[in-house]
Order: sequence, then C-alpha cells, then structure tokens
Amino acid sequence: MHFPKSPAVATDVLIFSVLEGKLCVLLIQIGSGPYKGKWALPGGLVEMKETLDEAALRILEEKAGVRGVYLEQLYTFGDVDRDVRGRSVSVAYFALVNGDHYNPRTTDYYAGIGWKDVRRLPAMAFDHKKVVEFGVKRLASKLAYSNIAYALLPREFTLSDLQSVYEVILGRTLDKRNFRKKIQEVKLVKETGSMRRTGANRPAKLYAFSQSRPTLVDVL
Amino acid sequence: MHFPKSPAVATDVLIFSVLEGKLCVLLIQIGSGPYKGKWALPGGLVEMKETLDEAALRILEEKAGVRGVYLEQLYTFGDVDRDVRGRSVSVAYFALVNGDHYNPRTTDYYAGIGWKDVRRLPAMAFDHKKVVEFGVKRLASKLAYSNIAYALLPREFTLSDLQSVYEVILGRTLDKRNFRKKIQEVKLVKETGSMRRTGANRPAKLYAFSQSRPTLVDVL
DNA sequence: CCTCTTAGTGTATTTATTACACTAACCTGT
DNA sequence: ACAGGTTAGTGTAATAAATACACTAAGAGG
Repeated sequence: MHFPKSPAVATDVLIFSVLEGKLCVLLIQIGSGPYKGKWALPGGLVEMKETLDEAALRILEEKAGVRGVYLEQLYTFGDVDRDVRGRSVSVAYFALVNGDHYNPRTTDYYAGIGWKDVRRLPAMAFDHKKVVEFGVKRLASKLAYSNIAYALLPREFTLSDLQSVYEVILGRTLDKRNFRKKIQEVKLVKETGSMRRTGANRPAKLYAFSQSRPTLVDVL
Repeated sequence: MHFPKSPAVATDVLIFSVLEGKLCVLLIQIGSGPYKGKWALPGGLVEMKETLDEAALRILEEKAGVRGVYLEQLYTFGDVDRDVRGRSVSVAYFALVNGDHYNPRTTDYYAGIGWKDVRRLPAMAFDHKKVVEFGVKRLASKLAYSNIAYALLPREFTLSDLQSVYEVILGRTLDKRNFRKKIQEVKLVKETGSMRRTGANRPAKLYAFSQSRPTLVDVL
C-alpha cells in the first residue's frame, strides 16, 4: 500500500540536567537558513526503519553523545506553521542526564551548543519554546510520583544533593526534615556506607537510589 | 525545503463512553484488506493543511458524527511494524462522550461499528489493543485530579450516576458518604434544583458540573 | 400499611502533612 | 586549644486529610 502525501515526522529531544543549581536543557544554535542564530532542541527526521524511541535514542547519541539515559515520550506537536520550511510533525521526547553523561558532539553545522537555564531561554526556533515549557511541567509533576530523580544524579549523592534537585525543578524550597523523612519512608534511597567531605563542615553520608529504573513512588 | 521520505502520519481516536455500567470504546470493523474482520479505532491520515488536533476533530465527526466533546492527545505510537501495509506513525487521541452525543455514520466501507466494553475487546487490528489499554489507564488517572467526568455525563445527573462513572472507570467501589463529601468539598457540582424520579424509590436531586471545561481538581 | 428500593446523611479513628530549632562534625584561623 | 563558620543530621506536636462505618428518608407497589 502506498500512502498519499503526509507531513514529515521528526523527533526533538529535551535533554535536561541540573547544573549549578539550575534546571538546564541542551540547545543547539542553528547555523543557517530561516532560523539562523536561533536556538533549537536537538532533533531530526525519523527514518523509515526505526521506531520513534529508536529515533530519539539515535539523536541523543548523535547530537549529545549520550547513551543509556532516561528517555520518555513527551507529546507530539503538529501545528501547521510550526516549521516555516515545510509541514512537519514532531514527536518530542525528554531525557534526563547528570553532568557525567554529557559529551556533546561539536560539528560546524551548528553555530553553538550548550546548556541553557530553562528559566532564561534564548530566542528559539520553531515551536521549541512551547516544547521546553511543556517538558518542564511534565518533569516537575513526574518528580512527585516517581523515582526519576535517579537519572539526574550521579550514582552516589547526599540527601542535600537530592533535595536540591527537587527544589530546583519544583521551584520551591522544601523542609529538610520532612523531605528526609519521606524519602526514607518510601525507601527511595539506601546508604552506601561512605561519606563525602567537602571542606570546612560536617561530612555527609552518601546514598544511592534503591532502584535505577523508572518506578512509581509517592515521593512528595 | 523538501523533506525526504518519512513515515505516514495518522491519528486514531479513542472515543470513550460509559454505557450500561461499562466503560466502552467505539470501534469499527474493517471490511477488507489484511485486517479484514478485525476491529480498529476510527482513524485516518493527517492532511497537509490541518493540525493534529484538527485531524482528530475531523475524524471524530466523520466517523462518529460527534462534535464539541472533550478531546486530548494521548500518545504517539510509531513501531515499525504497527501497520503491515506500510510505515506509519499514529498520534492517538482520546475523546469522552455521553450517550446523547453519539450518532455514528454508517458507510459500507466498514463491516461494522459499535461500542465495545474495554474489558472484553474483540480481535483488534494494528497496535490498537495497546492503544486502548494505554488510554484506559490515562483516563483513570485523569479522573482523580480533574473534572473531566463532566464530559461523560449528561448536563443533569444524580450523585449516584457520578459515583457510578468513577467506579466503572477506576474499577473499584467507592464509599458513598466519603465520595459525596469530597465532591461537594471541591465544589465539583452544584444542585440544579430539580429531582429525578425513577420508580419505586426515593427521588434523587439532580446536579450539574460547576465547570464544563477541563479543570484541575483534586477529586479523590 | 408493609415491603422493597434507591437517596441521603455524620462521627470517630487512623493516617498523612506540616511547622518548627537545636546539636554534630569538620575545617580554619588565631 | 578553642572560637567561629558551615553544612549535616535529627524528633515531636499540631493540623489536616482519608477512611471506616449504619441508619433514616422518600417514593412505588402490592
């Protein structure tokens, strides 16, 4: 069977990381064409022989050099005018990485690549501003009822690190004692036995997530 | 700009209704081709000049004669082998209707059309079984924190009607007094002043939703 | 007027959430 | 060695939310 003319199918990937106390997303600056100078999500067309998930994984690796991270489908954007160059539909995904995973490919096709604070986005191409805002909301709500924070932290971390991730993404401060109580109660983490010394203060116990795959948990 | 070959873009719409105490979905029986005899969701290709939402609305009207109902994007399914006739990506939507809205178009292209209990699905074409199951889960979870039940009930209804919709979709019974307490507390509904008499028992007060557009409310 | 059926109502118990302030451990500088 | 600075770590009381539970009310029909 041969299908008639149809919009192009692309995927765009929101790669989130918490860096220096800010929720950041990896953006690429477009080097030519009508969107020259604007920033965009890493993305690309879906090939005939790959699933949507596979396309997103490929883009993640090609554009950000990232493998084995958390990835989930976000939403599909299909406004007629979302790309002035032609009709396309974009299946947006979001990925979570911690600083360690990041190893961006640099090519001269792009004018730039870098982490941008989601609260201070630069001028963006296509409908990508909307996509980022949508993704931030989804991320915040998933944080409350799943363990996906594991994907944003290194294998070992302190409870203060963990709390800070929650605070940055939710955009509000949390009570230290109540936070710790809840985290322990739902058995989100376990002690690793070692400590971290960071200077002129009391050393902190290090923890690891008890599960390193997505699980539903009532965290907050 | 001209895009290279890309999967076809379709939308499929899950049309839910609660009928005779069962959560049902409107399905069409395919009349020819490799999926002949199998049941499928109403769907079709997205046209070049319409957004995804518009395509879903068009299908809703063309296939089910339904207008002005609740509609929301569900998920996009894009496995390579989801349609044996060729590579396609399907943006699934779900719609909520009450019995009144239903006025299906009958065409001889289809071998049949009808409401099917989501707990007893017939043999389904494509990946549509997966799509329905995904949609049922989403619907159940949205019921708990939004007022979308309004779209499944007529303008006036009793609190028992409402509770029954919740019970059918959640798949468990709810305590009558606690349910009513919560519903009133969050001001989900208001009395209309009239009553419904249904035979040999006490008449029930009729209620209407205080909001007839999607709103976030902590119902349960 | 008795029986059947569905509608409608309140309270006590348990559980979860919130608010809140001090001590512990370590480093540094004197 | 000890004082000052900094982050880690801990418990309890008050409030709010969720749950469990059983009887009376209103109508129809015989």
